Amino acid sequence: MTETPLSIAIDRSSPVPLYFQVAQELERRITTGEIAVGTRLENELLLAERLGLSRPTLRRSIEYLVDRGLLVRKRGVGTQVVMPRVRRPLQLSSLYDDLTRAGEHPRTEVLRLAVEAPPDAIATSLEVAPDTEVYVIERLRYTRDEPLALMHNYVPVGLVALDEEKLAHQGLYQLLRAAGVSLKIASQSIGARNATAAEARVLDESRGAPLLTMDRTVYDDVGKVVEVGSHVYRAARYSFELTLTD
Amino acid sequence: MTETPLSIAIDRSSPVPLYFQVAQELERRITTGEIAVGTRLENELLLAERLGLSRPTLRRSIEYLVDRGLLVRKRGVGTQVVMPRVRRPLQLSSLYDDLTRAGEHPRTEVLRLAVEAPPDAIATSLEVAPDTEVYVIERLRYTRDEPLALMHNYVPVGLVALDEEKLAHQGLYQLLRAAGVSLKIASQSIGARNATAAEARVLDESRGAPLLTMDRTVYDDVGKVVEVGSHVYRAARYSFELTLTD
DNA sequence: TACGTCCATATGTCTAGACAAAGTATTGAC
DNA sequence: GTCAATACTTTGTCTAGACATATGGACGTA
Repeated sequence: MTETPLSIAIDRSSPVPLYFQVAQELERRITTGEIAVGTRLENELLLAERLGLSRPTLRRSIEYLVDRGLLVRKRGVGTQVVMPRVRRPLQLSSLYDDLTRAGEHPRTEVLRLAVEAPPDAIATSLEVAPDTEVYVIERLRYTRDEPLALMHNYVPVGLVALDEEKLAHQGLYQLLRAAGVSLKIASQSIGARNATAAEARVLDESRGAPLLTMDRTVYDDVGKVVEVGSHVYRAARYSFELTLTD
Repeated sequence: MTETPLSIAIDRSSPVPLYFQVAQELERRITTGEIAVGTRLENELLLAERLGLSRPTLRRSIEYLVDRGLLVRKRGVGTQVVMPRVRRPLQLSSLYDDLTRAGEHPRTEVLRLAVEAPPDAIATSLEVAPDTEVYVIERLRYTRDEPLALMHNYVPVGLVALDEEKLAHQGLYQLLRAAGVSLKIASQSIGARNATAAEARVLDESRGAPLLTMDRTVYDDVGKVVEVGSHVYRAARYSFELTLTD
């Protein structure tokens, strides 16, 4: 409930937009605890004047943080810092990215890499004609030398050139992004089932062990399908963490 | 790639903000197909003038739709309509809400409703002292007279008055919202495991059947925990659908 | 033909204000 | 003392512009 005078250094010669400079610095102070949860910000007029910005610009900074769930605004009341405990809404990341960020050192074994016509259901998801040839990728992901996931991916040819070497050392999404593909939006479905004998064998599980399944279709910024994935994870070693807002 | 002159009727006497009137109408035309995917919008200056709005206001409409994934903007190029196929990022909803919206007619059986000290792990999640008494709720959810999920919820007392009658006919989130609790953000974890004998019995599954597990902690707009849920779903009959962005 | 420069176009950022509306606190009447 | 009307604070919406910058095509030159 406290109210602190706020002072932020702004570099007007920087190419970074002013509103973003403010938002970033505010976010840093909130997440580091420098500005405590529950703190009420000064009013926008005052803040804008203190920072030497116009109100719309300052408002934009605040809006950014409100969208990210770090601040709440109430008309007639003010703007308040809320829990930084949970962060971004949920972003488009790959298992490889996630593990790397978590400090794990994922290892990938490419079981299969081919260019061929995918199963009909996949072709439908990819929105291509049934006999169109696409990259078909089958990989096994390890962490700490334990198998974690069996992954099947399907990517239209022409977007990116893939080979086993690359796939073993980088995430598929990294490769796609590096090739200039903008991964924009994805719809995915998370379910569960028991492992088949074949799955159990490669994942070092017993038959009937619980698996998490994840089917994902990824679209670029103009709505074209750029990847379809169908993966299974060892439930004993993996779970999906997500943050919802409203 | 086509470009259409756009005309939207704006009601300046309406309490609905102008930017929102425009955004809503645009969204309607895009989702109905009235404005085709791929269409390029006129430039902002022209649009603003045509609609009798200032550019910032018009921009705000467009921004709203960009955030929702219906439009893409490129500096120096223009604004284009993209696939409306996938929608909002993911919102805070309950199973009951989801089923009702899907036209199913969920039925709820309240197995237990008590006020008592929860297990330690739950007290930790709720951020209350270990011996604090809270609502402990155990419910069985049916659709089409088939059991679908076994749900355990924990709610601090004092937020809302609960009874079996209410819980049987409304979703927990509905009740919370109606009591003035603002559900703001949630973090959840989705996993899988095999059904125990007891779970199999109430869910009408065989022992060892795959179950989806979902543990959720919900916070209000000032970061206070307002609900903890720990649920299991029959994997054969349920999956989580989500949309990711970035 | 091939390539680089320049320019037109469109969005991105920013300013300085005005009025509206919601919520809170204060004041006044009964 | 209680309750309703009022004043004040704060965010919400909107205007009318200015300058910056990325993109893509046209034009001219080698």
